[in-house]
This record gives sequence, structure tokens and C-alpha cells, in this order.
Amino acid sequence: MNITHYQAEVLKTLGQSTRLKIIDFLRLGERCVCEIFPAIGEEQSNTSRHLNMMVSSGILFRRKEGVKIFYALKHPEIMEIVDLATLIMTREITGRHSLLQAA
Amino acid sequence: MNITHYQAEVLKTLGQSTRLKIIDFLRLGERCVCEIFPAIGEEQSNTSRHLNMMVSSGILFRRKEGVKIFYALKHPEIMEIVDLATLIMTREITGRHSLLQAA
DNA sequence: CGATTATATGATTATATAGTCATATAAACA
DNA sequence: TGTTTATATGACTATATAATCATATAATCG
Repeated sequence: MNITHYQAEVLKTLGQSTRLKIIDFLRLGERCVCEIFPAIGEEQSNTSRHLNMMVSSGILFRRKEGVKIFYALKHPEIMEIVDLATLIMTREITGRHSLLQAA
Repeated sequence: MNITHYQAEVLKTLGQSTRLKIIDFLRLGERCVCEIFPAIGEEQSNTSRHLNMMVSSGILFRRKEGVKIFYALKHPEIMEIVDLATLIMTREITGRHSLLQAA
């Protein structure tokens, strides 16, 4: 097990569209599963799996309150990473677009 | 195809240990395949596949010079993302460690 | 206690991915 | 032209992943 394996774990966790939708929604703050899955338009069971996976990867906090389980972003850097990825993506898309226009 | 699919493409590309090794090596600057695969200790064919994949994801530049193909990081933000992931990872590992000590 | 609500999980399926080996392509050079 | 060197790719295998459906667990409340 290399150091890159641990780095990869964090980044791989962020590199999936359902999980990105969850992260985006959790920018608003702590939310329970019952709020998250309708907000992102995924099944309860699938959402639950991704949430648990993100806790294991060290990306989310989990807090229990009665029947409800609340999840929240654990590190502000997660939002920074997503924002940087958005920036790269935007630059790539406009770049490809201007190449298409030039052709 | 959602916007999160494109973000995920960038982040998923970064979330794999062989590719992280390549990215780490390319911090030194532009390098050809013949330098990259021995440096990261992977097969030529596997390295080539990852390099091509990273070009498709918009993460690397490719430049041809004679028989050699040179690859380089395309966006400085890629290094920022990797560094932020390292930070999160480090914080997680030390956090888990202090929890173990407390137990 | 029985019903309801919130969440997690087992089993399964379809798909994606990484890696390997052998081989193809293509430039350079004797 | 034939050989060498650098890179890419086809075919294949093993493994991982996401999603779904049905069901289990566990807290709450009448």
C-alpha cells in the first residue's frame, strides 16, 4: 500500500456523479438521508450506500439524532477540490469549443 | 449527461494510484513515455494507456518530437487538487491515529 | 405491543476499469 | 532497405463499482 493509494481513495470518492450531487447539496450544511435522497433524485438505498462509503473515505461526518442520521462535509477542502475541478472542466469545455469554432 | 458527469470525469481521472504517480512525476515538467514508465515502475503499455486516458480527460498535454511523445500537466490546478487531497488524507490518518491512542 | 418511519444491507446484475501479453505502427538511422 | 527504438492498441482476464429490489434493523409513537 503506497501513499498514492490513500490519496486516490479521497479523489476517487469525489469522482462519481451521484456523490458529487450529494456533496453539492451538503454545501448548504448538515442534512439527513431523508432530505438528501429526494434532493438529488436517487433511491434511498443507493444514497445510503454512497453516504456510508463517503464516511469510510473520511469525507463526511455522521451524527445520529433519534431515527434520523445526519451527514455533513468534514473538510472545507472538499469544496475547494470540487471547485477546482469545475474550473478545469469549464476551461476544457470552452477550450474545446473555441477549437471547434476555429476549425 | 449532467454537469456532475464532467466534474466526475476530471476527479475520477485523478483518483487512481498509477495516474497519481504519473502526475507526481510530471510535476518536474514535461517528460516522454520512455522516462515516465521506468520512473513510476509500471509497464510501458499500461503507462501509455493511462497517459492517453489523461489526455482525453483534459488533464495532460501531448507533444510529439520524432519518435518520442512528451506529456505534461495541462492545468496548475491539478497539483492544487492533489495537494488538497494529501492534506485531507494526512488529517484523516493523524485523526484516526489519535483516536486509536485515546482508545 | 403493533404500526410507522428512517436508514442500512444482502443478493444480484450490468458495466467499467486496470493490468498483462503480444503485436502493430511509425520514426530514425546504419 | 532492414533494424532498432518509442509508443499505441487489440484481446483478454480479474476485479471493482453502481444501481436495484427486497428485506432487515432500530427508533418513535399511538
